[in-house]
Amino acid sequence: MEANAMHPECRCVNCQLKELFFAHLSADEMMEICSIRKDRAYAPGEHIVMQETKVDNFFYLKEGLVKLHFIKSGREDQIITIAKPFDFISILSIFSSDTYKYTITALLPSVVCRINMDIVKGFALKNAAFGFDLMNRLSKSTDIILKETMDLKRLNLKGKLAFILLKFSQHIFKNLLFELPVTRKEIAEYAGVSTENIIRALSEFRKDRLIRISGKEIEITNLERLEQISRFG
Amino acid sequence: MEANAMHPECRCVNCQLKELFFAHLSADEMMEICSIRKDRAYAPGEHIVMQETKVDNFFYLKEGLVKLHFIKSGREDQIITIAKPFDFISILSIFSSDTYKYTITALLPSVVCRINMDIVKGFALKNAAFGFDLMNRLSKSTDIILKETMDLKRLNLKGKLAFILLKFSQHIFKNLLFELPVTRKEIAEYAGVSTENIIRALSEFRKDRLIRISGKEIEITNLERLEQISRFG
DNA sequence: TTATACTTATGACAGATATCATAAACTGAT
DNA sequence: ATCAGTTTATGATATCTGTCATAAGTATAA
Repeated sequence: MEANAMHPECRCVNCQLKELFFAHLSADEMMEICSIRKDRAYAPGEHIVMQETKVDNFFYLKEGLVKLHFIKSGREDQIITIAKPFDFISILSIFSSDTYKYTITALLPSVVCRINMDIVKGFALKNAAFGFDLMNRLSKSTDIILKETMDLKRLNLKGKLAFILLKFSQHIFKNLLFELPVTRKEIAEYAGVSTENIIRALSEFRKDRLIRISGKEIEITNLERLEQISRFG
Repeated sequence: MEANAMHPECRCVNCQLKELFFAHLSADEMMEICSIRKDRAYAPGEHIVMQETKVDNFFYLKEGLVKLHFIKSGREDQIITIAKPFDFISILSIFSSDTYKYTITALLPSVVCRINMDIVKGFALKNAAFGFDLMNRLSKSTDIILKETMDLKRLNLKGKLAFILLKFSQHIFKNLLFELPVTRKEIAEYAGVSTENIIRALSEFRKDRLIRISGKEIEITNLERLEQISRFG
C-alpha cells in the first residue's frame, strides 16, 4: 500500500491503531505520530504498566498476550481480563484519571506500541472525527470487558473454568489445541476461585474426556459439552 | 445566572450534562440542545431503556434512582449497578453499538433527561473539545462500574451485603438511616447470591447490632464494623 | 373485602467451595 | 548436579452458599 510506503515506521499489518489514525489524520500528522510512537518488547512476567503510576503513554498490543490485573498487598491478584494482539490495553481511566488504575503484565513475549498520551490527547482535541472514533473503540473495549466480567460472575466454578478455556481456544488461539499461557493460579485469579479447585476441575474435565492435558498443553476434545458448561454451569 | 436565563429549558441545578454542554457549545447550539431535549418521569418498576432496542437517545438521570441490569429469560436478573442523580445512565455501547446492551429500570420515582443520539453524535463529530469531555465522563462512569464490580466479586456474602448497604448509606443517601429502595431479591441480584442468604445475612447484621431494620428502613448502627466487613469480608 | 401474588423470614439439608496438609513434578539459579 | 522455590495434584475436612419447604407479613387488584 502506498500509505504504508509513506510511513515506514507504521507498517504493521492488522494494526487497528494505524487504521484509527489513517482514517482521520493528514499525511503530515501521520508522519508525526509514526516518528513519535515506540515499540517495546516485554518478557513474560514483565510489567508493562504499573498501577498508581502517572498516565504518560497510550498502549496498544502488537504481539503476544497480556493480563490486566489489580495487585493488592496481602491478597491475591484479581485479573480483570486477558488481552490479545490488536487490543487497546490502556483503557480504563487513561483519559479521566492521571494515574493508571490497574497493572498490565506480559503473559507471553509481547510487543507493545506506545504513543505519548499528550500527543493522542492533542489530536483528539483538535480532530473531532478522530476523537469520536477513539471514543467508540475505547468504549467498545470496556463494554466487552464488563460483559465478560458479568458473564463470569454468574457461573459456578466449572462454568467459569469452561468459559476461560473457551476464551483461550476460541478467541485467543483459535485452535482446539493450545499451550496454556497462564498458571492454574492465574486461572483462579481470573475466575475468582481457589487455585486448588481450578486444578481439581481441570482434572475432572480430563476424567470426563472434555479435555486432554499434558502440562501446559490443553486440547479441547468435547467442544459442545464445554460450551454448555460455560453457558449454564 | 444569566446563562440559565438564556436557556429556560435547561435550568436544572447540579446538571452535569448542562456543564458539559455549556463548556463547549455556543449560545445557539445550547438553544438547539435545550429545545430538543426532553424530560420524562418514570414510576418505580418502569423500564427507561430496554435491552436489545435501537439506540436512539442519550439518557441522563436528573432525579430518583435506577438500576442498570441484564434480563435473561429463565434466569435471575443481573444488576450491573445502581445509578443516582447526575449519573450518565446510557453508557456502555451507546456509541459503539446500535442497540442498548442492558435494561434501565426506575427504582424510585425518577426523572430522566433525554437527548436525541444523532444530535449528541453530531456535536461530538464537529466539536472536538465537547467530544473529548464527553469521552472522559463516559469512561469515568464505566471505570467506576468496573471497579465496583471487581470489588464486589472478591467479597464473600456478608462482605457483598455490607458493600451494598454502604453504597446506599454513604454514596446514595448520605445518611446512616435510609429507606431501602430495593427488595431483598434485588440486593441478591446485585451481589450475585441467593435471596434467602441476603435475608439471613441481614438478620445476622441485625442480631450483631450492626444495623437496625424495620421493613425497608435500615439504620447503620456500627459503621466501622460494617466497613471492615465490606473491605475484608 | 377477599383473593392472589409477592416479599420477608427461618429452618433443614445438600451441594459447592475454601482451607489445610502433603507430595510429586517442574523451574531457575548456583 | 543440587538446592530452593514454585507449580501441579490430590485427599480430608470445615465452612459457605444454594435449594427446598414452610409460614407470616405486605401490597395490589378485582
